[in-house]
Formats: sequence, C-alpha cells, structure tokens
Amino acid sequence: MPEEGLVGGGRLTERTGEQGSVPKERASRIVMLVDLDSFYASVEEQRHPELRGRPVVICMFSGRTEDSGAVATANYRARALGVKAGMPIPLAKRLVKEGDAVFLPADREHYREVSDRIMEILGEEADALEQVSIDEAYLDVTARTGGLWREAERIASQIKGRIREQEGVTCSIGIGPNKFVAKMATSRQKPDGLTIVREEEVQEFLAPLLVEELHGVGPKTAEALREMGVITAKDLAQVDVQELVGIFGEARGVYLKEIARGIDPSPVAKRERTQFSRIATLKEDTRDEDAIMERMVELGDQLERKLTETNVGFRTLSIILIDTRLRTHTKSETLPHSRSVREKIPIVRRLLQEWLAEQGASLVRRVGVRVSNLSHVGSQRTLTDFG
DNA sequence: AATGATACTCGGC
DNA sequence: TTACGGCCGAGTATCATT
Repeated sequence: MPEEGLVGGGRLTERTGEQGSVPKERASRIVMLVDLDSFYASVEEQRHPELRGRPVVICMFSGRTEDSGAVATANYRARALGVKAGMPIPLAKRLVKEGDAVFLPADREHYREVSDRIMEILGEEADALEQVSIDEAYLDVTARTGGLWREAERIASQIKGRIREQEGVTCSIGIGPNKFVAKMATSRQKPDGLTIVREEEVQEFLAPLLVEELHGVGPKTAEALREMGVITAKDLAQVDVQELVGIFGEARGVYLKEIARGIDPSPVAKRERTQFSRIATLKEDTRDEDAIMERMVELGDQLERKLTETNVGFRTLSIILIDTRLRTHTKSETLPHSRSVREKIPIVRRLLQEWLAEQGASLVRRVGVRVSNLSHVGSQRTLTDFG
C-alpha cells in the first residue's frame, strides 16, 4: 500500500505536488458523483449485444403519428452524428439517415430495475447516498476513506468494476470536496471517466470554465452574466456578492458566488419523493373540455394506483397543460389530505374550466395530472402528515 | 416585517 | 424547412398569518 504522504494536521507546505499529486492533509469531506453513461442506450446494448458499435437512439414515442416523439438518450456513436436528448425523432432520423442507426422505444420499467440494482451497489460503497435521478447519485465517502483522496479513487475504481461486472454498463465518476465540484469533475471526462479534483485544485479547475458550463447556470442566467461582462467562473468569483444578489435575488445571488469559488455546503442526503405525475400526448390538439377530461381521468387512475402501491397520500393536486407551441401551463389546488385522485375529479374539472376560460385561444397538445405535498401514510410521518 | 404556505415556471435528464 | 416526451426537483413571486 503506497504511503499517502500526509503532513501532520494542517502544516503548510505551499506547493502543489508536481510529480505524483501529494495532498497535504486529510480532506474534511470527500464527495463522489456517479453518472451512468448514456444509461438507457447502454442497457439496451447490454441486453442486445448485436447493437454494439451502431448508433443507438432511445425514443419516447407519443403515438400521435408514426414518428412523433422525442429522443430520450442516444449512445456516443449517435451523438457523434448530432443526435441529442430532447430532439424530435424525425430530426434525429434525418441526421443519421443512410447509416445503420437503430431507434428503440424506451423501456423505462426495465431501466428502473437495472438502476435499482446499481443504486444498491452504490449504497454499499458510501457513508451516505443521494440518488438524483435514474442514472445519477452522489456518495459521501468521507468516513470510509478517512478523508484520503487515494482511497476515494480506489473505491471509485471498485464501483466502476462492480457495475461493469454485474450490469455490463459503464459510468463516469467525479470526486471532489463537495457535490458541486464532484458534479463538475464528472463532466470533465466521459464516458467511462474518473476525475478527481482535490481541495487545493478547485480554483484552477473551475477558473477557465465558462459560466454556462457551471451546474445550475442556465441560458438565462448566463446571458445576464454575459451582459455584466462575466464570462468565466473566475470572472464570476470576483463579482461582489451584493451585485449578484441585486440582480438574481438573495438565494440565487449567494449561490452563484459560492459555486464560482467551488463552495457548496449542501449535504449528501437521502431524497424523499416530493411529487408524482402522469402526462400524455393527445391524439389531436383540442380545447374540448370533455376530451381533455377523459384523458385526465385515465392519468388520474394511473396515479392513484401508484399512490396505493407506494402507500402515499397527497394534499396538492395539479393539472398540467402543454399547448401547441409546447408551452407548459399548470393549475393547482391544495386540499385536505387524500389518497384518492378519482374522488378529486370534480376539482380537476374545475381547474381545467378555469384554465380554458383564462386561455381563450390556445389548443392543448399534451395533458397531465400531478400530486404533490406528499405524506407517507403507512410508515413514517412527514411534515404534512397530520394523522 | 418575518415566516411559512401556495401557485406557478423553468430546466435537467 | 419542419419536425417535439415524460418525468423529476428547484426556484421564485405572491399570498396568508402572525
């Protein structure tokens, strides 16, 4: 076992080790982000080995016409041809035409099962696990590594090996002193990457990044920053926090200043589900109340089955409407605790009537139902559970 | 004025 | 030249309550 090159508690040797990266002390926190590479596509390649080497595009077909729908994910071979998640399927087909690309419908139930097994592995390798999505999770490994980066690297390699052995897919892992840096580190090298950014390397790692590359900075924020002459993370780190607060508001202003400096105190904490929704595309655009209601009742029933399975109740009920211009509209109402969506159908109808009255012209393309403000009925209580 | 709840939008995957 | 899913959680403005 190689020596870790510790220098006893906080003694400073002001120089970043050039040959072999020798950290000066134990990190106060080590956080890892594991991101499964083009997950849906990888799972399909795993169970259909004949797909390997070909562009693979996983699609959510809406059923409205032969090819209506959007791309959920694409493997790297397809991405090289310009295919991206969220893209209309017909456009993806045009990009890859005359190639040997394959388009498959997403089988989310199966991906969920594979994901659950992988998350179980991650749970075994971490002090704390925070699942962010079906293909991404943060791990706090501070205690089990004793704050040693080398040990974190060993665990990361072990995780990669276990996932590849057991499920036949690869992942990219970023390691840093907090969640934000771990996330940014992951983006540095994928697929099948492993990137470590130690505390003393954070500033030089972030400095050259463009603000739009920072996790949590979208096009709108990036544009506002650009107008201030803020282009890179280094620029952002030098802006006075009060100026940011003035433009973006308290929470967001402080957040921007902190992430630009690589600071993120948010803990790796188990996430509770906060909402369930079901959404579907209508056969035709319409603003006919009964046609929309018919679909919403179906979706409500699906939702109710889900609530029963998971033993969850709700207080807030929302309807979701997506118009022909793909703009999303919602209406919601908070009610006494309930476990039945069906018995709230009159409320759904009223919300819809209100929306139709407000939105004189728009035609509806997709509709959905959502429940939130959840409470776990059978087991532990939450804040909203007054039972 | 401060706090918490609610309604709604936005954007990531 | 167009083309267009189904989820999720976070953020924020506004309202109600104290």
